[in-house]
Amino acid sequence: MPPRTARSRRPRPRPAAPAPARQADAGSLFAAPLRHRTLEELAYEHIRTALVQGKLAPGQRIVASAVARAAGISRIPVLQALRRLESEGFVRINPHRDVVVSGLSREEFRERFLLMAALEALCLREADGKIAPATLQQLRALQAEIGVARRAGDTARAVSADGRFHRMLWEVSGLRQVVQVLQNVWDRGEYYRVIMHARRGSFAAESLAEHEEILKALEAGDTARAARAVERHRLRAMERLAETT
Amino acid sequence: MPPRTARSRRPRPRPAAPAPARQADAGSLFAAPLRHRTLEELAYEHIRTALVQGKLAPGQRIVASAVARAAGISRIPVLQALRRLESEGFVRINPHRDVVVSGLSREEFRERFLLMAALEALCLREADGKIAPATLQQLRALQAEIGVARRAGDTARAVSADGRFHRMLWEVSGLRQVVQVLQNVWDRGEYYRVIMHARRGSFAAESLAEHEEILKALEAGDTARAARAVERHRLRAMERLAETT
DNA sequence: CCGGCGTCGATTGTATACAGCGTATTCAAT
DNA sequence: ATTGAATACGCTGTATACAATCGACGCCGG
Repeated sequence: MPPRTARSRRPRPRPAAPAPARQADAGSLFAAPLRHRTLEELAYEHIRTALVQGKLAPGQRIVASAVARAAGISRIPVLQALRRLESEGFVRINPHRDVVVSGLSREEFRERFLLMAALEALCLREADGKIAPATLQQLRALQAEIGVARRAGDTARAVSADGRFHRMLWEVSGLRQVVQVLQNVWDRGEYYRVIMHARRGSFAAESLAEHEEILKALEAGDTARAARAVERHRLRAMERLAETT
Repeated sequence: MPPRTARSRRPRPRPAAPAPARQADAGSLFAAPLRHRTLEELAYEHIRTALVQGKLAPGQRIVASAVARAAGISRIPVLQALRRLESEGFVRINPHRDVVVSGLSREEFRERFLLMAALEALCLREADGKIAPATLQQLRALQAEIGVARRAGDTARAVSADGRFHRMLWEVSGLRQVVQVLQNVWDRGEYYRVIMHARRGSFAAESLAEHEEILKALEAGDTARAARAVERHRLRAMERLAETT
């Protein structure tokens, strides 16, 4: 059932590539295609943010019509956003019944840590020769920020900086799709991360030491060692979480 | 708009339900919750199948209204399906303009092989102690099927069996979410896999030898070695693809 | 007390209608 | 000839309306 749209009179010659760069060097501005912002996208981001921030707890219901009414839009874009969130694993849609926020079982949790360990290590192995001095500086700054926030008892800020630290680690690899997977896995765990830190009351000191290992390896230009270090870091984080629960 | 509850009291006509299986001993059947099948799901599977099988080539347009008309449904479920396919990377939605089938750049391709290598290796490492003799037999059978199909010149069948071989490798790990990621990555590459094999006319002989390595390691119970072997296999497959292109 | 049965209300699923955007075409102005 | 505005058309985006389904409640007869 190929969509044969042979009924249009004029064959619209669609350029294979968007061909944004005309002649002038407008390339650097508008690197992104400058897409239109649809209500569906807004709804998606709205709900996703709420999910990641833990404002919607696992098991809780999401009523499309209520969301739509609150946002002043119709249900259609909300439903579409929910479909996308379902395919990302954030919610579960029970047809004709309801939409509930997905949780993670103990097993799924463990699996996610394994996944992240493997992918973070891949990122660092692939980062060989791509690490700019400025990046190292930024990583150092983030590491310092975590330390400061931790000592100040500002757990939320420490967690936030930790997230930025890791994202930066991923991104030096230049592996965009891997980063996207990692980001998604990370975000789905965010709820539990917040819970855990609230429960133990502080950001783990061991975590800082492990970051230090990674940084040292990177500064020495030894990405293989850094990869092993980040893998250990992730697996230990898993154990820490397990014992907190 | 408050929900008007002036629900008319029409006696619903009840138009002859699809007559589900009569009340038999439905205990063991229907172990799965038997979710309702929505049009959106059907549309999703329909389009996804067409994409994976290469009936829709990258760059080609997908017109929601045409698909809907062909399927005899409205555009809404089709649009929802397309949203899901977009979040999985299969298509790209240009708001108010069109929906096009996504391709993969050379870089993205390479990245996907790295991703698969890392995850397949993870699966095999995690498979330690979970490999039933029956599984090994099935793997052997698939390996044999690939060989037979290859010698018979039935490339399509060899490719299909190769896919089943790998999926089985993944599944012994029991890591469902990782398997899902792998499946998605694999499926998105299916189009190119078909193209490549059509171009070179046969299934690679080296691939069989590399499978053999994996199998030998598994039969010896050495999952670590199997993990290394599958990683090599994947990276060599990447090189083979590169030189074919 | 209890189990079947019908109804109701809540919620999602889908069709239809229309609005809005993007692109090509046309045509006037420079 | 090139540029710019106006227009037409195809497509997607969204609102509204209605249908289908599920779960709960209550009625009723045992």
